[in-house]
Amino acid sequence: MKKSAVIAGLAALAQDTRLDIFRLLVEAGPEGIAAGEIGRRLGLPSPTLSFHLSQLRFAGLVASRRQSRSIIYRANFAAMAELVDYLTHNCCGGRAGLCAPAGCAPAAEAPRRRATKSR
Amino acid sequence: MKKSAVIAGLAALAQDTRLDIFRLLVEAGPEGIAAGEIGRRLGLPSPTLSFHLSQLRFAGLVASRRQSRSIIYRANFAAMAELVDYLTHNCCGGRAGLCAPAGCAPAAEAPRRRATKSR
DNA sequence: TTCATATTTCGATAATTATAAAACTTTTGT
DNA sequence: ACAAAAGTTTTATAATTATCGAAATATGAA
Repeated sequence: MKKSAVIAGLAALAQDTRLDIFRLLVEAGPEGIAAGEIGRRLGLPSPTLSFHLSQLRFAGLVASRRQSRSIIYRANFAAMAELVDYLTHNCCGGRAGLCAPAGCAPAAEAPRRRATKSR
Repeated sequence: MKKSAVIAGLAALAQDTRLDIFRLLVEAGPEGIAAGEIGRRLGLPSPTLSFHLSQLRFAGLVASRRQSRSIIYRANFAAMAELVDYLTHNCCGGRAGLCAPAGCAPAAEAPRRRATKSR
């Protein structure tokens, strides 16, 4: 994965509204949801929504298709996987154990606790 | 992990120079490196470097300690792990397999709690 | 104390990003 | 053809972010 793509992906998700949009799309699954429905659920004016959707699409994190009058957006799970993969491999010092998601056995264990118990 | 912390972390890494800095620190390991050495290796003017380091620290992705005249920065691997964990669980639709890094067996699905179903 | 080194803070400027009203495009129903 | 519905584009504005020279701060050495 190219570094510029990583940065585009991170930047796309590093924003309140867009993270909400993306999580909604993730929850919606591969089917996706219409732009209007997203706007309705998150209470966004259409130009604002459109702006954020185009940012997410530019980053390659979502795809869209027209269906009648609506435009259906869906999360690009593969792209998201690549992003997580990049972070895991490039930002965790090869210490897979430290950054591996729970439920994933990277030989050496990292007992997942709710972090920051320390005062 | 709080959503605001996630956004801060993503935003911190979503920038060329900062991603370079962070990767350098990851490579350097828990020992860390002095600010000056980072600037030297990446060819950055000190105020620019200082600005980015403070962004990374604000996001909780790096920590620093003074050692004589130098200030040593190190990556916060635990914070990075939390970030990756959040992305894996909240942005991959629970499809651990889809986002799990290669070489990592998704076999045992972790009992996901705190999934925040709504919104 | 004075000097040199390592870094941060201040300040000014340029660049980018987020927001949303108004206008436009596409599609469908009548 | 006309109107309504669903989205996008245009445009303007406000807010945030990135960059660095100059000045300030802390530490160790002479």
